Amino acid sequence: MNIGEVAEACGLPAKTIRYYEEIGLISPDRKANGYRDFPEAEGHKLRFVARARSLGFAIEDCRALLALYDDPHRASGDVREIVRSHVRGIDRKIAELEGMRDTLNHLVERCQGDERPECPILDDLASAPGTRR
Amino acid sequence: MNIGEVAEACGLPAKTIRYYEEIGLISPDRKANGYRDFPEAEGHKLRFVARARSLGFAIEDCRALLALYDDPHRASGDVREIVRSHVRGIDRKIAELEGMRDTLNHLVERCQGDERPECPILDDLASAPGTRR
DNA sequence: GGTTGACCTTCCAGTTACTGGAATGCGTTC
DNA sequence: GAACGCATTCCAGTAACTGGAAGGTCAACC
Repeated sequence: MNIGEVAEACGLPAKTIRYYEEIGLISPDRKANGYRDFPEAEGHKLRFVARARSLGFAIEDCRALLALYDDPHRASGDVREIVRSHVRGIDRKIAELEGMRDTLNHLVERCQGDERPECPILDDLASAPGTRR
Repeated sequence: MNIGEVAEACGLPAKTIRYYEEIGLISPDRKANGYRDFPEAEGHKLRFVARARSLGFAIEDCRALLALYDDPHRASGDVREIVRSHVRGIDRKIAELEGMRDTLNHLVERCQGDERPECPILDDLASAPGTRR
């Protein structure tokens, strides 16, 4: 399989696949003409990584998950721990974003948003910490 | 004020403040010995930026907000629109993260997480799109 | 006057995960 | 043999810093 076909099959841009090879995530064969040649197994790995990335895993997590995927003696507990730790990170991020959103919505509510320069949003941004309501 | 003092005052690392100068967000004076010298106004700007960054605004948003802050003829509607657009971005991100989290939690629930290799999480990652439950 | 230590300077490189673009080569078809 | 699509490599850029090296400045102490 050429890179274009495998890209189509796994939904990743060819550029990304080349990048994954560069960082050692996959290792396709090479044809005589220098083109990459993807056997079934590499296509599967790419789909695996694409799915993991879409669930927010970092590349290094993907590497670890791929290694476990390839290891018939793995312990499923190791997989679950990686996932749980990732979920904790996601939860932290959500909480952080919700905090921002709530603060911002509160400020937006108090701003007239017209042609006049008076603006509680700017006042808040300019205010010293500890003086905010 | 030296960079160390202003860093202490606004809660940003000195490195970050130098970076902000490099990208033209602030322009402190210079003393005869080459040290940066921060007047009141620059200290305020730094606090403003620090606060805006902590609310998730991108540097370019900060630049736009600073310009509005400095403009006595601004329309508060312009400020509000920047903020609203930012909130929409945050909402999108939260929704995306919640989708990931829900999928991952569902997978974690089904994984025994013991010494055995069988793992529904890896099975899902390896499965073709459209074949997932 | 010399030395220490804290603080300052610039510059270069690395981070994450790609993405865009240039220059060039291969494969098939008309 | 020219055109066209796909492939290759390499270089640079993105966002917002962060770490580190090499060196200058300042105030205090002996």
